[in-house]
Amino acid sequence: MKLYNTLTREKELFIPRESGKVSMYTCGPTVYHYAHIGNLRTYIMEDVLEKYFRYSGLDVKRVMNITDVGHLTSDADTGEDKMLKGAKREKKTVLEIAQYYTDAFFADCKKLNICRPDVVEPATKCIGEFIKVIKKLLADGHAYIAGGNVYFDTSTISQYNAFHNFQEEDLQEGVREGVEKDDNKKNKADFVLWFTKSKFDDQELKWNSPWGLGYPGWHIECSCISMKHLGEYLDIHCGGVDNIFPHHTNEIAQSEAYVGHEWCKYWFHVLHLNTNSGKMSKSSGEFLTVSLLEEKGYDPMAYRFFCLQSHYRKSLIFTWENLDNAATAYDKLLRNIAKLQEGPVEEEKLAFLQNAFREAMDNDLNTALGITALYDVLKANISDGTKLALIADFDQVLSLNLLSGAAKIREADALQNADSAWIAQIEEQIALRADAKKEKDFAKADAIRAALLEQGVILEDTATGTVYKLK
RNA sequence: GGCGUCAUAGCCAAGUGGUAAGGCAGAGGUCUGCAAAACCUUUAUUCCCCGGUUCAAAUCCGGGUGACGCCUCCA
Repeated sequence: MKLYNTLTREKELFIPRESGKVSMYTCGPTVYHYAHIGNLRTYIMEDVLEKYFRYSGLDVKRVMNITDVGHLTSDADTGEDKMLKGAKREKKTVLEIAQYYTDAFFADCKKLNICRPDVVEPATKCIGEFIKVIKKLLADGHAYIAGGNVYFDTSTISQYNAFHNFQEEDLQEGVREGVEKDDNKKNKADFVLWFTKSKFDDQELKWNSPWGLGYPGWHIECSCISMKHLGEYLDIHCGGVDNIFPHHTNEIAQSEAYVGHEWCKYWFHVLHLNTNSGKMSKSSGEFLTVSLLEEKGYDPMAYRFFCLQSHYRKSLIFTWENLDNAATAYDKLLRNIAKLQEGPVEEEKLAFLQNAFREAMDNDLNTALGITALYDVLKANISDGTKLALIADFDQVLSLNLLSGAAKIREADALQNADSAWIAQIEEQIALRADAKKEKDFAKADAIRAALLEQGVILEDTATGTVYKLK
């Protein structure tokens, strides 16, 4: 399979270090708030990638961190967070809040059929690993202590900017609001490995370390958690594009300084979901969560379909109109699948259509073309049983509930058909009763009315005829 | 200011040198007492612009333009 590698800026053949096995690491959520659907786009695409690896017969071990320390009580991030304020009012700890949003995150994932990685590791459970790695970096001269904090010294490695060609002097400091210049640093690009003093003065969680009571920097956690579970070599590292710099750049710097060789070969980055006015964020505009989509009557699967119709390396614009398009298309797709009858599978005809799907996915995870392969199955001149087998096959990767969704539609239709048969029956009885009344056979008429009442149908004779209502 | 990604119909998109897939929406039709659903037909002489290479360019090269992202704790 070919994948675009941010490190080389080319589509490359993906060849894991150990044949048949993939070690995969994905940057997890910072659990200070609910995830919005833009955050979840990344996790959906990573989920598809993981499932496609498995579909291709690779044995995947996937690890994800939970960032539950480092910036939880930053006022900028939580100023508008009512849940957090509420939690604090209720005297909950930061850890309890982290737990709450971790659970909320995985609940959203479940609704979107994003499977849970093999290992999910909160940063707060790995403090020992962080300290061990920082100690070695200090001992090897890759780190220094200044102003109470431990910094990584970017001048000690041969190539700091793994992803870019920019020069250190081109970096602008404090571009983003709330980010300030730190005079402790020897080089502009240096970053904190361990804090004992920072602007986050009200940090609740602190641990003892050789450098004093404090807490870890953000970048060290991903490197350590990855190495703890996947060893010194990593096949593929995933995340949102915004992480390329500084997060992933710093991860490479510290990890390779620590292990002394190349650490991770492939870097997979998912582009952002934007609104018409730009990047989706938690603080500006509508805060779009999976729950909000559900409240508005959308099936979360329609959002997954929306994402899969696009390519992970293209920024995607979210509008309600675009989501409506996807929701309609998804519903129509299920209706078409619902019409298929179970039956024998023409084994010899599977391969051709399967290949179309695999070629699409092999080509840098082209899910849009993968969905097209699905439509081609529906249109193909093959038996229904073969179609169903192919749909089940593709859905191992797409995870769009194609068969169970179609089954639900069939059930609903069956119910409706049953209803209309029942209504016909009621109307027939009403007609019989009218005849009986005409013939003054009131006993029969009353018997019919009583029988219908027992079924929950109330008859009312009006000047214009008999009407009925359900109890 | 630096670095990077992208640009194909109203929208989502495929395309990787051989003459513009597919989906949604729209239009017309069949069917229906009406409506809905369903089905059929239809929708880009051209791929942001200008040059170049080539028998042949959405695709390759050069130069513009625009959008988006990153530049120290955002997916």
